[in-house]
Amino acid sequence: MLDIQLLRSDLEGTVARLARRGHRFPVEEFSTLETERKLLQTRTQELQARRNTLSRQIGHAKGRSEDASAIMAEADGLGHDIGQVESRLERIQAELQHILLQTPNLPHVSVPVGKSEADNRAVRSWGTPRVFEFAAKDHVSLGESLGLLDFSTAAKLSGARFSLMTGALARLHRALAQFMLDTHTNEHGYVEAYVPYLVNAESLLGTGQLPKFKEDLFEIPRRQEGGGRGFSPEDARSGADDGNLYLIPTAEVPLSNIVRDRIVPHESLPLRLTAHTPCFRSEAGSYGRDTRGMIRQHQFDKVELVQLVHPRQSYEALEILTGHAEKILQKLGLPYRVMELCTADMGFSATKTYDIEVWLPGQDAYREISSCSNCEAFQARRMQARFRNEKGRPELLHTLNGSGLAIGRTLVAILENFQNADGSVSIPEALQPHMGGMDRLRGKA
RNA sequence: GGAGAGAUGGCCGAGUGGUCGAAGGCGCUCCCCUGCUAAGGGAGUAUAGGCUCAAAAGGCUUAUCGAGGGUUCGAAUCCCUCUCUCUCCGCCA
Repeated sequence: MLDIQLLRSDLEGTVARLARRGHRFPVEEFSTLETERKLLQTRTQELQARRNTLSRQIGHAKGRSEDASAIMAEADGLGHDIGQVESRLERIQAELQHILLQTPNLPHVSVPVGKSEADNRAVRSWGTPRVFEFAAKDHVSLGESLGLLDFSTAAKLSGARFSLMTGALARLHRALAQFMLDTHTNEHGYVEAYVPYLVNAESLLGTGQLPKFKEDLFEIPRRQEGGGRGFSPEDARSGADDGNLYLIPTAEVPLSNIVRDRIVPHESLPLRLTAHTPCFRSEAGSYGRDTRGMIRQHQFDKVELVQLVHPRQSYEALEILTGHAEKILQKLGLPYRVMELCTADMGFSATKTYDIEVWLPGQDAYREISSCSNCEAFQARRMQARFRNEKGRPELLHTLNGSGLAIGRTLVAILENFQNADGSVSIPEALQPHMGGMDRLRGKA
């Protein structure tokens, strides 16, 4: 969420910055609401102040057993007015809040302005894509011919966009998670966390997935239809949280929300947290894309990196965090490049994002395997996540998150990059200790 | 799932309709005193807003005692709903 003060003090400039990322801010509506808000709020507070004064007088008078009926009569009349003005103010503020919640973060000045992902800027690359002396297969045919990857059975169990791995491949998947967690905790200073996979609406609001991206989430109804109490019309009307839970689309949600509604001492910063979790995405609106294979699934595992830092340090932290994700690919020996996303391609909450794209021989392309973002105070403001600064004042934290890495896609990259002419797949040395010394995936036969 | 108890400031804890943003204690900060240490004395110590101000400072003001609603001139206090915590029973990985 943007600081509303920014919109009040520099509406034009802020709107222009939002336009850089293709967001059209409802200027007219906002200005009208804001004018009205100011009027109503002042009026409300005047009336409330008057009521407080009168009530206090009544109290004093009664304490001295004097007659207070005249004062009470005036106060009685006030009540009605206050109720009216208050409810109008509430409505206006809810509308302002609605606009604010739909407004994305401001891109950092260094971010290239663009219209699509084609305008992303390559920052650096590492490793050289391997030249195959045979026809390279993609991970689907590799995995299926090894007999370790089975999409049709997954479809039977659950439907499209799920996968089933067995045997050494399932183990490799587990090994990757262990390897990534070990690296981040032992070498990069992260604290490992085990987090809930179901979170409430408030948490999703905090990190920015709600209210705008509800259709991308899997929602778990909490109350039974029929037998239970069911949704009352009042719930719907109040717009209140219905208590439903959502499957996490990323561990960023539970990890970042750890500091929601908290004020942490500045000495404890930066906080570095990591977790291995499954992630669930309904991928509404991506129907035609990546239908083959494990690239885009409703369920995938990921090791997530989250940092909560002093505002002064967030851009430095973004570079470091991105480096932590890169380190995994380097250890595995997977070629990649780092892209700086342009304004059009960045996520809702980010001011600046680096995508790490791994080389996939099966697609003859670099594909996203990690996305590392600085959100500055955007999420922190929604979460009321603060620290006590050097002057002893509470101040909003800056939040960062990045994949370190998406496990399914890393698995795909390993299959495709380390395949051999005979259809077997070599296991990167770094993973072998986690695989009981196994150095190659072979077919069952 | 059943029965009961509870949720107050950084912490402990008082407060059952008014003068309460909230006693008291602990902690913390500053000052005084004491040649060190200990003890003692004094002052201060929530958060988010609004208006004012060129800005800072300041001033005025509102809201917040788990959350939401209600009663009332007035709610931490009374009523309703919800959430969470604890205890006991049942069930269970």
